Amino acid sequence: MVRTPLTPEERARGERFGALLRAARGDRSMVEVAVAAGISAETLRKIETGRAPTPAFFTIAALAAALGLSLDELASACAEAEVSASAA
Amino acid sequence: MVRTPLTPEERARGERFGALLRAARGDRSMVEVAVAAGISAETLRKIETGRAPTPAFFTIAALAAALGLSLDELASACAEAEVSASAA
DNA sequence: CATGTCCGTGATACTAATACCGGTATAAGA
DNA sequence: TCTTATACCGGTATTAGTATCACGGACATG
Repeated sequence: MVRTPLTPEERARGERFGALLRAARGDRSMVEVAVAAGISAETLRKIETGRAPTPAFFTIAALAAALGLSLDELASACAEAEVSASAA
Repeated sequence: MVRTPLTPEERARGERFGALLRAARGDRSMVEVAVAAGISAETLRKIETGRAPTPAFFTIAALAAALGLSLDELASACAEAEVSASAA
């Protein structure tokens, strides 16, 4: 095993992560946010739908900047959910 | 061209990013930090040396947590360097 | 009603991230 | 000197992120 396949937990985290981003996007369109972040709309869609559960750091950084989000808060939110999931 | 190859700017940013992480690591060993972050030492080394210029978000998040860094500060530092590079 | 546009989606192509292995260099210690 | 530990480096294998293409649905417009 040379590259650890994504665990179900990681995928679940990715879904929560995408849900957070989608919620933060609000009523803005995907393309608008994608353009603002400098990524393709398809990539944004994959991230939001959780099909890209572990996106690149700078992709998220650009996205967070476009959405006015804090990276620390994003990570914290996912970490908390992770802990909750582990605790549950 | 379906996936944009990393631009020299992105690679340079990756090197700066790695340098930041290395500086934050201080005198601690790679393996210690890697274990604390839950990643392999090789991956940490690649990130620090800039050979993995666009690491995954959660990889960086775990690393930042292990190093006691702020993701926003990290992103800001790289963004500033980016702007400076663009302005220069 | 037909058509064009926009948004979201699925499939596909290709590069990059991650992990493991072996080898090398350097410094510390026995 | 020899061993050990740390870090660096190259190669390899596999999975995953990202971008383009093509399609379907919704909506406005002619």
